[in-house]
Amino acid sequence: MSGGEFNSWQTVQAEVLRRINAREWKPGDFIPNEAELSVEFGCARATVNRALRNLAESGLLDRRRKAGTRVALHPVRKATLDIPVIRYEIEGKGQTYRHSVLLQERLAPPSGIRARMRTGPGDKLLHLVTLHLADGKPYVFGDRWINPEAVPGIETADLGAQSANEWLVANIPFEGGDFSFSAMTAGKREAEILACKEGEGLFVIDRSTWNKTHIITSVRLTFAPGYRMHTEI
Amino acid sequence: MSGGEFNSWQTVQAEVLRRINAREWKPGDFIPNEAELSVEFGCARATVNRALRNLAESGLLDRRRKAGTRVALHPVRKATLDIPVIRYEIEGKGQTYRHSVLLQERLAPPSGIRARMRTGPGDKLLHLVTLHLADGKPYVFGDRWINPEAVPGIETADLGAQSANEWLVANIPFEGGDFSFSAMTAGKREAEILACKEGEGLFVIDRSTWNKTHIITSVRLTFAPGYRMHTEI
DNA sequence: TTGGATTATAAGTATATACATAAAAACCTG
DNA sequence: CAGGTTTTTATGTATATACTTATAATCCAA
Repeated sequence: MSGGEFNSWQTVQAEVLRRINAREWKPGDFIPNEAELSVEFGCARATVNRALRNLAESGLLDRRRKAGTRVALHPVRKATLDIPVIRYEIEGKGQTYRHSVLLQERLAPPSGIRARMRTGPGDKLLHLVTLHLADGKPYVFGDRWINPEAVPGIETADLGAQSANEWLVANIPFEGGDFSFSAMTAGKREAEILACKEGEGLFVIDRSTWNKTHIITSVRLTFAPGYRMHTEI
Repeated sequence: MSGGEFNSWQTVQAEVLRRINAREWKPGDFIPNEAELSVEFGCARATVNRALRNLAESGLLDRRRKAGTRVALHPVRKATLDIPVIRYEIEGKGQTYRHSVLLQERLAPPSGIRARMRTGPGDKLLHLVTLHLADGKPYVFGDRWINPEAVPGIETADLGAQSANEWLVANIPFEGGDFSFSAMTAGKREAEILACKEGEGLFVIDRSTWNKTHIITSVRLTFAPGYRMHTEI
């Protein structure tokens, strides 16, 4: 650093961002390469690299070897959202957490679940329906299928003491998961379990998690009315 | 790891992950510091740094200067979700996109919006209700408030040609945003606009975006029944 | 014992250098 | 000119070194 200015990858990032926002570099444009920018900013190429890499990760730049770096055409904003363990979510609000197992059985799942879990036609899975309560009031219930092959020890676990989710998080490492968020209309069953009216709109999370070899579990969480999931950019 | 194996930050990351999953390093445990790990893995400290930083970003490690690095106690899984521009979302499914402005007015907002937008009591905002259609069928409608002070040029923009969201994305840089996801029950108004039944559960996104000086816009998107938002870890 | 200054430490960052790798571009060759 | 080969190039990564910064831990004095 010669001039005396302070340069950091964050400074570079901020300046690149400014130029994108100011439309000096427009969507689709190639921007100067790392070497050129490092000269312009009077810093090392590694510093520029870090800044551009970061912007690329957050979706504002597209980078490809040899091709170069360009401003993303459709800047997809990416938000990171935390997937909470329900217990901590409730306790985090200062409410007391309780849960109860409504159903625990071992049977061959319906075809939709079987397809999602990629299990054989006759394979039995562990089926659990659990209600989670905040200050004694229904908060969310989970309808969960677990592949016992992927989860050694689940048969002997006391899922009354620790919820299936917590037990799994604590005991079974997973590599990936997919989530989908949607809304449903409360039917008779949901209304009963969640103590709400039939016909109310309910927030739903469907989640599957897997490791290298198996799909571990697939769960649908149906939240009581009023639930909101929140995130910031 | 001493011989001549190939080391990269990803290798280091994978090994650290393995140890966490194998419970060699348990939640809450401090792990060796960067210098020690770099000796163990036979690589530079910068390489270890990159690996650990990455794991910290994804929520599996907690790092603090001087204190060290520990395995996160409650490993909050973070998913990144793309915030799509509705038009691209629809066109991406191979459907044709159309939108129509149902209402455009300039008035002082109700108190809830005023609080959210942090505007003065008498300030008028631009209020827009827009319906977005996929293959001619209602897909989502947006109830949007725009702060004209934050958005020079909005008064003269032709929001019939380009939706407000697209116009804003293209013309007004923003720095942050917050999102919340929830479900609601379709009332008369929603049922009419979205051509669905009263009482159906609808997926809702509330979003505000801001820049340094202003809250630019605040919008509620109410999706037609069946909408799902999807993400992977 | 408290509370403020000092010190030691681990992460955070910057840099020059070197090499790896993907892929666009240029170059052949039939 | 098509199809394959080589070259070039921008990003990607690794490393040694050096300095910065937050902060836990320690020390010391009131």
